[in-house]
Amino acid sequence: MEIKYVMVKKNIKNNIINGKYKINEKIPTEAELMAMYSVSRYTIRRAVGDLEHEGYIYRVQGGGMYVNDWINNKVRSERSNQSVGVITTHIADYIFPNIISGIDQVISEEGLSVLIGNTHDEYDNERHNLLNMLDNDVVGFIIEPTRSTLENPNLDVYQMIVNSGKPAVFINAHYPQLEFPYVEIDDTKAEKQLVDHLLDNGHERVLGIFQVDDLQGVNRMNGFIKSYQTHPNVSSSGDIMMYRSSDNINNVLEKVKGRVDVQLENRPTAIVCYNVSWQLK
Amino acid sequence: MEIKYVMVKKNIKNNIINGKYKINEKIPTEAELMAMYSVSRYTIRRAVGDLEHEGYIYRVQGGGMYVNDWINNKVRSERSNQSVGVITTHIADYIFPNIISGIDQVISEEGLSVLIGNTHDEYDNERHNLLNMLDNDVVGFIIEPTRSTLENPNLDVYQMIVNSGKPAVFINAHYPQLEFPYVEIDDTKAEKQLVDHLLDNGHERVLGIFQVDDLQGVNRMNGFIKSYQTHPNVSSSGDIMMYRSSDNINNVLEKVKGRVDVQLENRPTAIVCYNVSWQLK
DNA sequence: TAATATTTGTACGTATGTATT
DNA sequence: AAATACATACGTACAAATATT
Repeated sequence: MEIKYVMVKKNIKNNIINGKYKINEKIPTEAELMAMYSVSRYTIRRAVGDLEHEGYIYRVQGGGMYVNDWINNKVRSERSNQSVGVITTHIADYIFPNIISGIDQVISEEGLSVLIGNTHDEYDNERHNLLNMLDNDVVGFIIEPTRSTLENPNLDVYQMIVNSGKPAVFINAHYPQLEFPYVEIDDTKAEKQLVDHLLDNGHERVLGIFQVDDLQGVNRMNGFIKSYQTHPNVSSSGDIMMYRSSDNINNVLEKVKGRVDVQLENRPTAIVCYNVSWQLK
Repeated sequence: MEIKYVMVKKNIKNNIINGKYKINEKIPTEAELMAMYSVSRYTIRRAVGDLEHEGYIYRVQGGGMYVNDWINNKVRSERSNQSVGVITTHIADYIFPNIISGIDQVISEEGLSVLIGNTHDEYDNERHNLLNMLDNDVVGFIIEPTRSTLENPNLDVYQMIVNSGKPAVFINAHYPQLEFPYVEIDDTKAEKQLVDHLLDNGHERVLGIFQVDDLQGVNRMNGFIKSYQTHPNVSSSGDIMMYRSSDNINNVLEKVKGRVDVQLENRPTAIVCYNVSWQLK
């Protein structure tokens, strides 16, 4: 859109939603905005006038313009938006369709809709999705955490959800700082059972490959280690390889090759991978 | 109140409430109002702008200003949904994740969200989803038609979408009664190429299995037939089996078995199926 | 407390763009 | 193709409320 007041409006709105302009804080004066965007006063007033109507700011003559409590400002949506926000990390993932299908089935039976968003495992996208869904007044959240091991920079937004009193459920992983309920696989136990099975059936040298910027990966690695701990006779034969999702795939594969192309008596007899997609490679 | 735009606004509003300006009737142009009230264009625009926000009038660029149905109109706030409705027949289908992923990518770049619904190929669900999305004020639709060959009982709802002026695009198939744009594969041509390939490579007896309550299925069957028509020397060797999605799967499989478990000289040398999910069975 | 500066509100004039008639 | 009508945009001026000196 090349319409100036729309662009100014979007920009200011983004600054509010992103928290750059915080609630009850003063935003720049008309004169300052005119300088910032190099537009006339008409354009600024048209933009902020819209934002006032939409409930994002309020204006005080002679005083200035301030960010409104746009989160809890329930002036809007007379009748039901009635949708549940679902945030996943990878929409096209191999497990995803089943999860979404199940969610959709239950939710549509209740007469609700599914508002979907994915993060591509990026914090910025997670933030954007969360704020957008808050803005759209979803009645609840189902969230697959983005980069669950690292310190999440979006905890302030999650605090907004807590404050809003809306229910949220985490799937596949959870942020320990947040007290929302979660549903997840016991990765440690499952991996231990898997490796136990291999070791109990005569394997000794098992190579484990784990993505470690993901809580699931770390837990599975722990299960791998636990299994070897409970098999003292082979406890030193296991081999672990770690990588991060940001690593170049070819480099990782090269490293794997290095572990496999060794003399026969040291070559692993089995490989356990982070997830199914690795089996193909 | 000596503020001009407030006085103009009150006056026009009174004329609407009193019935002097009737619903859907045209009110005077900006230039006429300027003359009537002896004020500048700013003052008139400020007044009618407010009245538009309050739901008393609507404006058409180049056309004029008209009295809105102010008695029973929902003054929906502009900060509403901003999402695109996506309706598919089978969420967990083998193609679905890629389509959704692509849609999500483009839509989220535009700052919109994806409101998702699936029909399980049932008209009732399609109807429910369409009405729900209309009610939730989505800005547009991407729809995979439900049971595209049969007469659709939800055309009245589709007519509501036409009337709403909201854009809609159909994918995979389309309803010929509706003039919305659509994106779909040329099933007939693709199937013909597939069967051509088989026949050109020496196959003669090919069994085609098609789901015929689906436009895709019918088109593919036509492609199958066309291919045999262009191979006159084997034109009578082809075999076609039809089924409907409502048929019991085991019965269908039993029928397939009946076609395959025959004496060698009549047994098909290749089978072309309605879609990928059949290859597994 | 009073004067002054700042900031938003109202108002006009003008010009150009865009959709409809 | 031309006229009409609404939309966007700039500049200017003064009023009214608030903040600062």
